Amino acid sequence: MLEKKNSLIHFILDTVPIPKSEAEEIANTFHPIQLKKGDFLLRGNHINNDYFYLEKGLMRTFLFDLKGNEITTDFFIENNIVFEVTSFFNRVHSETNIQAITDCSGFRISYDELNTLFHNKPAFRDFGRAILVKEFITSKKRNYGMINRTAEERYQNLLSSKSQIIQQAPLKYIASYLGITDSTLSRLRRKI
Amino acid sequence: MLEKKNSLIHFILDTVPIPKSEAEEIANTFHPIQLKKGDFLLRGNHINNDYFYLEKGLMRTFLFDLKGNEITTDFFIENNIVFEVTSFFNRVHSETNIQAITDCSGFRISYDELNTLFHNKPAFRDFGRAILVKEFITSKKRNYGMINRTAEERYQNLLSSKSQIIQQAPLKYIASYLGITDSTLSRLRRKI
DNA sequence: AAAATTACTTGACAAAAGGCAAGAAATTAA
DNA sequence: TTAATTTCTTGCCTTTTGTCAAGTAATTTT
Repeated sequence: MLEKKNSLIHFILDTVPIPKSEAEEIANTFHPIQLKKGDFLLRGNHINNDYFYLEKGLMRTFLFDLKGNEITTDFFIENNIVFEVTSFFNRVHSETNIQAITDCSGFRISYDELNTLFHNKPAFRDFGRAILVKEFITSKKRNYGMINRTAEERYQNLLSSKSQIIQQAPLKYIASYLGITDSTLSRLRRKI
Repeated sequence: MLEKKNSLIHFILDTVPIPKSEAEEIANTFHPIQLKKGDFLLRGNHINNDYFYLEKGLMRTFLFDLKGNEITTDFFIENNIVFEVTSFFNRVHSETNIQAITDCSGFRISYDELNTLFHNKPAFRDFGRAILVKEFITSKKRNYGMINRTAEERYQNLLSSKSQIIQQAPLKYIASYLGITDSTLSRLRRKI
């Protein structure tokens, strides 16, 4: 049974300095999955049980604000780990949804599989920590990037870091992610 | 040499379900330190080598924006772990400063001590992960809380989550943390 | 292909927040 | 305790962004 997990193996090797054979063993624990545009990896009120390496495609996380509006809280591009940290690690029901913006493919493991790897593969501990640290840093950068910046600067910033999103996600996803209204984003685009 | 690390022991036990004896052994690896108001735990351009349990006092992290203004990026209240994740885990020079807002006391370990604990005390791995997850969640909540909310709502939110900060930190720290000008915060306070 | 739905744009006006500058109040240093 | 510095407040005016509503364009469904 030949599976093409090369992208995942490379991702692991780019994340932590371990022997290739180790990376291959870790990658082989992952299972391939596919998502169609609009499909959910996680629905609100469920427990996130997928630690998902996104090989191809775009995804987003979103939740509903007090008025019932969808707020996109994050975008993911290929070659990233996608999961909802609160629900996944604390085993609680998620407020957040994870949805495919385009058709997606990648590889997943469950919470139990992840913990088995933690016990059996010391190299995977470092990988897990590195991913957590990386995502945490990304979140902090987003905080900083949202404050003391105009809507236009925030848009330009997203454009340079995740241009695929700007090109392929509907305007309303982007607007709510940037914390502005659809109208404002539309006007902003005309200006540019 | 009797040291009062009860608060730290309780903090560990509140974070992960481990035997008390384990928590005590972990706590005993930590060293007591004191900071005077205004002292730095970490200065920009240095490598963060303190994983610090803040027992008493208030702290903040800040950096300089492109125009040279101080931007407060986070506040810490007592009974929290304080460190700069990027610099500490990736061993790189920090852009961020960590400073005491009031006199502070607590217990610290170095990066090497932390890794020794990781190797020798499996319970500490869970603790470390739990802290990382907790801080990550806090950061994500802050993201969500800053977007699609008026300055007043953001202020009220900080007031209810960290009222000590509102009472003891200078207005300009709070204003830059909320992403508003000193004037706007001053006017806002008058209104309330 | 027509109808229905969703996505995006635009205009007119309103609200929120910023810029700048002057002065008052509080804190720190001499 | 006086002087110096820092912190906070306030007025006036500008800029940014929001609200609401109408209309066009694009996509999806039937």
